Amino acid sequence: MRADDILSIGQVATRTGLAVSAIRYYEDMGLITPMRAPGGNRRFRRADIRRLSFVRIAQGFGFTLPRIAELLADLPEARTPTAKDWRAISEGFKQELDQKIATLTKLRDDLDGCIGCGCLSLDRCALYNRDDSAAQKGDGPRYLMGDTSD
Amino acid sequence: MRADDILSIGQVATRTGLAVSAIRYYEDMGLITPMRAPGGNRRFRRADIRRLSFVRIAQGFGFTLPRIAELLADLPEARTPTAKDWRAISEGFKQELDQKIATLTKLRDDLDGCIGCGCLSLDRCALYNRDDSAAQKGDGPRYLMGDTSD
DNA sequence: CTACGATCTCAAGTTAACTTTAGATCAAGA
DNA sequence: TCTTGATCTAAAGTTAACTTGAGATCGTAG
Repeated sequence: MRADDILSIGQVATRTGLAVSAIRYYEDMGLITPMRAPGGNRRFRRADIRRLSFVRIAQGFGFTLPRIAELLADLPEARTPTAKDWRAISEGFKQELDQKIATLTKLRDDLDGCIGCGCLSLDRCALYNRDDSAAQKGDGPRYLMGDTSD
Repeated sequence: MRADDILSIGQVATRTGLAVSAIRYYEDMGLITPMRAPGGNRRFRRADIRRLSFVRIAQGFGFTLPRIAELLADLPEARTPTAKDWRAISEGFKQELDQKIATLTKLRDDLDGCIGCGCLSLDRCALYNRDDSAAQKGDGPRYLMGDTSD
């Protein structure tokens, strides 16, 4: 029971913390493709559980199921993934992660700065009150894209 | 038009990249409380725009509107925020950010390791295949809580 | 073999976060 | 004043991501 533990949906639910209904839903969405027992019951391999864990993590950071499906699509279910497979899935994903990490870190550090600087004013706070040049630059989200006005 | 530019909802939509309907919805949810012109039209101060930007950022990292409302509730709308106000909003939020940064960084670094290590196999990959001790530990999500099995 | 809990499928219901629609009012230029 | 685009409110509709419910089958301890 080490190299080939194959689990039922209930066991997978217990181990991943996901609801049974959610696991079925993920299958419907194409995120996993568990095997079936002769009677029709789902049988989950380790790979399925790993994919489910990945889903949970990615979802926690705002990735949609379709996007996660795209990411997972690069990982083969049948054959053993090659280095190229890994590169494919990680290339874009890693960039997104880097971007998110950068934004989060900046947000956190800005908060730190705000608390430490003693400005005591949102109007004068470095986090919110850079220059207002973006006011003339048209529309669209800006903070997340590098510009920090507002 | 610097210290007191007060904007209409359309202008705010343009500047923040949010839909007009979304801005009204955020008001319904209590995230902002814009002033009103004599005729009834909403008038947005800079503080409102800052709050909206904060909403966008936090939302991008999976925070729900009720949670964001909680965070924003600590920031006074009327008076100028004090250092204590800042500390209140940042205390818990910063911890959540730190947690998220840590998880994301770990995920990214694990991916890096996977690509670099040449193991070429999900089954042997450090990211997914730590020890399986958690299998006996009961239920609940684990990766995001420190345990990294599966 | 017989329970009986675990699973199955399929359809309908739920929740969060918005958007759309309808009909009325506001606001600024000609 | 008239017109025309921007805003207003209130209510209904939409989408993603699930959950719940109904009724049938699986699978394993007795």
